[in-house]
Amino acid sequence: MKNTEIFQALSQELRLRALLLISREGEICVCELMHALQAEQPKISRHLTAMKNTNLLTARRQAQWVYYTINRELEPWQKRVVKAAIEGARCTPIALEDHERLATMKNRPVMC
Amino acid sequence: MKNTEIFQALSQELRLRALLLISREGEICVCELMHALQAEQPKISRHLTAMKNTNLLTARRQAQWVYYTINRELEPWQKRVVKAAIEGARCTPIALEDHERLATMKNRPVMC
DNA sequence: TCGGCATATGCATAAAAACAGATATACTGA
DNA sequence: TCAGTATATCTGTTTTTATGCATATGCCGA
Repeated sequence: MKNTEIFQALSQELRLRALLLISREGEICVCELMHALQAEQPKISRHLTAMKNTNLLTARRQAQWVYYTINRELEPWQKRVVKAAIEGARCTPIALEDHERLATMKNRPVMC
Repeated sequence: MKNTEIFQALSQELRLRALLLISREGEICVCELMHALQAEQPKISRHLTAMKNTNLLTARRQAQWVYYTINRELEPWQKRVVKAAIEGARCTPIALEDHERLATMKNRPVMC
């Protein structure tokens, strides 16, 4: 695993926005991200897959939903990168809007 | 300045290798990087310019040399990203070779 | 088993980034 | 002013990455 890959994976606005939401929620599914980020399903899915392929995220299926989480097995320096990235994304105007859209979303799937 | 840009700037092996050398040396010029990284001058120059354009690096001219430094005015979260990136690059085999080539370079320019 | 919802992937295209090689600019010392 | 060294930029090309749309897969409840 090249050490450039994590930076490659983080170099897209939509991915940083998704990452922030994931870190806030712990776990999140594609349809919630679609709603919060207002993007098409294949687009979301592709970006999540990209982050999963670099070990940034892990996924688990729960009924018909797939929940994504930040990978807890990252190397220490990678964890620090992710933490700082989230910090950097936290206070942007767009992040507040994303958060608001997620908070007011109807019929969010219930996980277990 | 988009907060994805720093990740974009770091998503190239040659840049991470250069960044590590810069952090070790404090300041470094293009010809030293050419020697240490064994790459063509325009290639080095373009990558350095890319990092300068995202505020990751600053440059100062000293006689005919241009010295690059890590920008001290980064936002706190960006500093943490850079620090972690350097940490991640530090112990790779290629980094050791780069360091060795720099250490044994003849006629390094003397700065002031 | 079927219809419907959630997610992933295939394919063609578009946009972005990196590259090599040539050339331009900047500075130095004679 | 000129030759030589150091660095930056231009141009055309190739490679990589993202995108949209269509379609496939997986899971659920009836």
